[in-house]
Amino acid sequence: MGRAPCCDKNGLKKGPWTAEEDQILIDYIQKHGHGSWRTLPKNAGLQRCGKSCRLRWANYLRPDIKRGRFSFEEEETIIQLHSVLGNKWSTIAARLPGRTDNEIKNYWNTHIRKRLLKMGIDPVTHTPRLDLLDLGSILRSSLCNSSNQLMNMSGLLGIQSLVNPDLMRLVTTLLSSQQQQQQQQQQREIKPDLLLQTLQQTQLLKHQNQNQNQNQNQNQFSSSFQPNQLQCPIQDISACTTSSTSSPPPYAQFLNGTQQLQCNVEQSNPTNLISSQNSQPNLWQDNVVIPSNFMENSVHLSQNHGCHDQFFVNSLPDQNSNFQSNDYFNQDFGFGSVLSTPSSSQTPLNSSTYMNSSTEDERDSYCSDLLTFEIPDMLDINGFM
DNA sequence: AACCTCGACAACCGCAGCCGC
DNA sequence: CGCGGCTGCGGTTGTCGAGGT
Repeated sequence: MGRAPCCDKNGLKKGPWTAEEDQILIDYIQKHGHGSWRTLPKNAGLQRCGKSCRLRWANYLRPDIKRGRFSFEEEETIIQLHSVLGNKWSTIAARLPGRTDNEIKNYWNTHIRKRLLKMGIDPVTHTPRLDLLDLGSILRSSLCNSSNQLMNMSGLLGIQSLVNPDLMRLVTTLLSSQQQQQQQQQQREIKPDLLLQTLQQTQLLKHQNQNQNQNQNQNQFSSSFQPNQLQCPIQDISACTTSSTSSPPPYAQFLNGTQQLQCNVEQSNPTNLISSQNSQPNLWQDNVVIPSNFMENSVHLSQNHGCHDQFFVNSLPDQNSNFQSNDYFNQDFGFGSVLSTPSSSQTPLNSSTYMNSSTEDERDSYCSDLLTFEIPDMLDINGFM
């Protein structure tokens, strides 16, 4: 494993460690302690630099290192801590006995990060990557006929900061037009090809938008949908409050009938959920105040009709919480406070459920519930992965 | 069977912070 | 206070091996 031995530098060996070297290092440290890493290799008779010795000891030879597969609990903890700490691998490792920062980092990059990306979650910010959504697909497949519903959605999910305002304007414009079209159809009892019309309208509206931009004239659409108006008013969200067993809220249509959005956030300001595009992992958290009762007043996008189309809004973990707990979901932070879905709530969100899972599929499956944000199949984001 | 692709992971590299002089 | 050495951290690289074609 690792790199092949490369040329010596100052007579010092590099590359993978041999069993003999390992034994020398272990013996020396057991007898003398590591002391000064710089002088250790010389004293131990190793043709290695101190840095290499330290790394080998810290990441591989240390007796308290736990080898082997990460348990689901560990995986949970990593995700939780990363959502709070970002890439502070050493700090995360301090919370995971027997695991090294390097090991956690590698595991994150090779497993968790990819899984998050697959689910449409930005592994840096832990927020949905709605900037990657193919809004055209949404339009074409959506039965939504209300632009306000999209506004509710965007405000609720805080995507206005992620979506190009012009594109959002175009979307809402189109949805409004589509609504009018449908009303006209109902009146006339005509059933034209909506898809074709939608596509044609898209092109038409694009031209309109371009012309409007060129002329710097605001028509009814652009003036109606200024970016700063994309945020969802609290009352709008409260209007869509439903129980987990009630009928889908109006904007569920936006999800093509396969998804329901359940929200119960009267007491939580949805604008707080807006994530920053800033790549700093904790910035949005620093700027966001999640009510302590967010657990109860959480935003749900439920799984429905057998689809795995779930949205998730993560609340801010309580940094004072004991991350070593075996029962994250009873705690008031992180994914434990994340909004569950009706389907997931029917299945106990107990970390032990999959504790013995040994396959990636099972982990993926459980993470789908845990992370609760998957990009619908209709949203083609594979090209971004 | 040969080749290719990709996941996994050990190890390296560069930088920043700490600390002693 | 400035400088230099040491340590630790995070990002990245390079190789191996398994699976697919």
